[in-house]
Amino acid sequence: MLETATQSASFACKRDDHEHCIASALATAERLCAERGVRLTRLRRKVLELVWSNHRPVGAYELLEQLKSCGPAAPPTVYRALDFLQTQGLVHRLASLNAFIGCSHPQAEHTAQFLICRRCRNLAELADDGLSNAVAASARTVGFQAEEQMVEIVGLCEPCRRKGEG
Amino acid sequence: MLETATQSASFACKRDDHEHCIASALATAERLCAERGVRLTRLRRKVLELVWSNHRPVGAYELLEQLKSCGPAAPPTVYRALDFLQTQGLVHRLASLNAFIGCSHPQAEHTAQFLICRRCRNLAELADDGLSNAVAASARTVGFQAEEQMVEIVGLCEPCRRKGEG
DNA sequence: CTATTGATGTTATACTATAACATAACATTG
DNA sequence: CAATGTTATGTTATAGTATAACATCAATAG
Repeated sequence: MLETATQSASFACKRDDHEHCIASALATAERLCAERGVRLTRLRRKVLELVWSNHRPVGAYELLEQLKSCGPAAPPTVYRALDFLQTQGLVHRLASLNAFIGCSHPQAEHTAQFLICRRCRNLAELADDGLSNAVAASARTVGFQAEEQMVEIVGLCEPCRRKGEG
Repeated sequence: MLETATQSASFACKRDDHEHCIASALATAERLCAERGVRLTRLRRKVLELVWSNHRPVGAYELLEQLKSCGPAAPPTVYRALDFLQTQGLVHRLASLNAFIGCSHPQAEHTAQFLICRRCRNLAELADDGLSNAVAASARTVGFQAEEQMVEIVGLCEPCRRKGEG
């Protein structure tokens, strides 16, 4: 049943790995942008770094506050950088949270489903193509041609489930 | 494959049926609220009527403008009514649109998936339990216990697909 | 170099939602 | 019916999210 599910993102990342995980994301981003001939400017890189540093869904205005320590910044500054990063598949926007998260596997085109823990507020990103196909198939039963999917799931991650409902 | 899918809402509703469709939704709401011992006040009923009258995802401030023709109204007026209606399962909120839509089958607890046509802006609501179970199962493969699901699908409804990409 | 394009700075504003407190309507019970 | 508690609504203010519009700066191509 849905064996193609792949977990990634914060539920799996230990605190210890965090610096590495940011560095790795930035390196991948550099590489992908170079390959694509688009410019990962200092500003865009900084915003991506901040997104990863927070390591949970983070609002645009939170990023803005953090950006201000590096120079002048207004809302369009951060929104424009986020737009670029989304277009390049380097960050995702979470509609139900009005927040942004670094993409865990930006190297490939993929569908994404988001698991949002209501207790620790962390998030994991799935790339379950089987599920994505099931969504598209369900739409097709009523003649609807699916193009984009937003699948955001709220609940309890495993660690929080063990700790109980607290 | 996902034979339990049931279509409803606007893709199926002809213009001619529209008055009937509003009246029917209001009657059902009256009945359900009576059964549950909660109060479908005039204001709440009016907001529900407006939601159904628009017959597509509609923003809170659009509703507010329409409400003002019936008396004084400020944002909390409409948001409170919408909160009540959501709690009673009479309307759904669409996170990706910041908009609201009347629930097509409020009589039963159900999961919902939304099909949003990017061309005609209409919406259909699915209640595909098979899909909902697949979503929960996918989450479970990584130890995540799903509690709420947001599934919003953008694409082309059948009529618009026939008409071409226009 | 300079023309063009793309990126950023800057100001203002639109859109979405809620906090906080006052008042009114309704329900209960003595 | 009056007193009381509860729920709903009115009202003002403000928080939070996002974009429009235009100016300026930086990078690249010709």
